[in-house]
Amino acid sequence: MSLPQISDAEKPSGPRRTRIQQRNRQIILDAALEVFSTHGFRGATLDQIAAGSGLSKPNLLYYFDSKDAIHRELLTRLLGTWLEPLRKLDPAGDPQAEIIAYMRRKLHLARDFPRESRLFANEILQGAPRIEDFIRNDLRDLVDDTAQVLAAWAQAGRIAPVDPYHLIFSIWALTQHYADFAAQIGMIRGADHDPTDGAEAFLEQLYTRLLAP
Amino acid sequence: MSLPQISDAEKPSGPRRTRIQQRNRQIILDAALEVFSTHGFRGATLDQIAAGSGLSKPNLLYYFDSKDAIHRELLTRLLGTWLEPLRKLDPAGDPQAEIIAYMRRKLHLARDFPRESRLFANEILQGAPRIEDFIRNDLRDLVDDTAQVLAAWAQAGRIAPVDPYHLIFSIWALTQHYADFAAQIGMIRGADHDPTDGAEAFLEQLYTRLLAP
DNA sequence: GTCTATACTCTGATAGAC
DNA sequence: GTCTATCAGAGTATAGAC
Repeated sequence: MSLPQISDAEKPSGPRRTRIQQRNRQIILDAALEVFSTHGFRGATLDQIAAGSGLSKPNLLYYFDSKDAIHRELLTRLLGTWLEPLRKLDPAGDPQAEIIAYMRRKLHLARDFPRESRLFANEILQGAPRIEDFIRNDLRDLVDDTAQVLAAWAQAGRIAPVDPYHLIFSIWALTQHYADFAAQIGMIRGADHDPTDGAEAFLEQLYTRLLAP
Repeated sequence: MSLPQISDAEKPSGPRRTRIQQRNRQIILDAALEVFSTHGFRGATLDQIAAGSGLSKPNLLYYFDSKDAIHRELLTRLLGTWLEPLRKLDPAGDPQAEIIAYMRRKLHLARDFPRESRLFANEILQGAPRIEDFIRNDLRDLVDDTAQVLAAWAQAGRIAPVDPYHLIFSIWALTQHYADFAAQIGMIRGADHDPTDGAEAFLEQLYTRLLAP
């Protein structure tokens, strides 16, 4: 499982990008994801990213225009992935199965890409300054459409009558919590086991009971 | 509703603290809470706090030893409040009512003190370096005790058989989400209304259905 | 492509006048 | 108690050798 690589709009942009360049950019982004997702944009430093990637600080800036460009690239790569699970929800499918499958996809995303989840969480905590446009347009439209589908299902008595927006928010909250608050969960349950252990069964139980007509 | 004021171990600590001092310290903490909860510890600056409080930067450092001391004071004041709702859960009460009342207390905390919730979230995202001790001891013990109560209730058939730890985590996730992700919710639903609007009814419905024996 | 050296700005904290 | 001035260190970014 790996995140899609969307954007390519960074230097060096003259001739075609070599494999070395691609590889070093990826190494930098990996180290940067670790740092940005932990400390947020302003709290992260190029020194930390340089140390994490094994490259010198000026060398980072050979591959990316600026600290901001690295961060922007990470967010851009993330956003498409972020919508995908919700896009897969099928209005023609079985309501309960579709909603639970969506929850499961989000949970797996949190389990497999906790740093990406924390990067997103950091951005929202800061007031979403860099992804406000994405949220107000792409995400909002998708949520509105999905809420209509959920409302229609409730109206038809195929799921219990629940507020569709809060239903969606609840799935986000419950799944992302296992990534964003993993440190806390680890300290309470013991850091040795996966924070999402048992979460899937619990959440299935929760949504099965909530949605039963 | 106001948070308790616990710690007093900051300068000026010689003679008794005057009302002016108390008031200015409170003004500083207010401004600092806004900045720290948005940008995290490293991302926050004394300049921002000075601007927000209307005091000069050296003046902040007359009332507090350092940037770290301001942050520590905010966390200290928060932590007691953080445990209180769970402490109030009564093992002798009605199981469903107790759990739902706990959820409601947490939700009101998120609604009334969203900045405190975001301060906590920021700290956890960073790996909880400053409150690790609190989580590993005070919080963990309280959670373990509560989990035992919940497990006994499930064992006795007074609530549905659910994983007690995930039940607690779910309450944290669902309630704090309305504070921590308020920016996102506002951009999706319209910033004009309270992000927690409708949340209480939805969460009551959710836990009523989940816990029914 | 990668490094050392460095310019320049921001940031936390202190000195000292008032 | 509050301010102006300022220091030392960290931070982003660039210049230029190799």
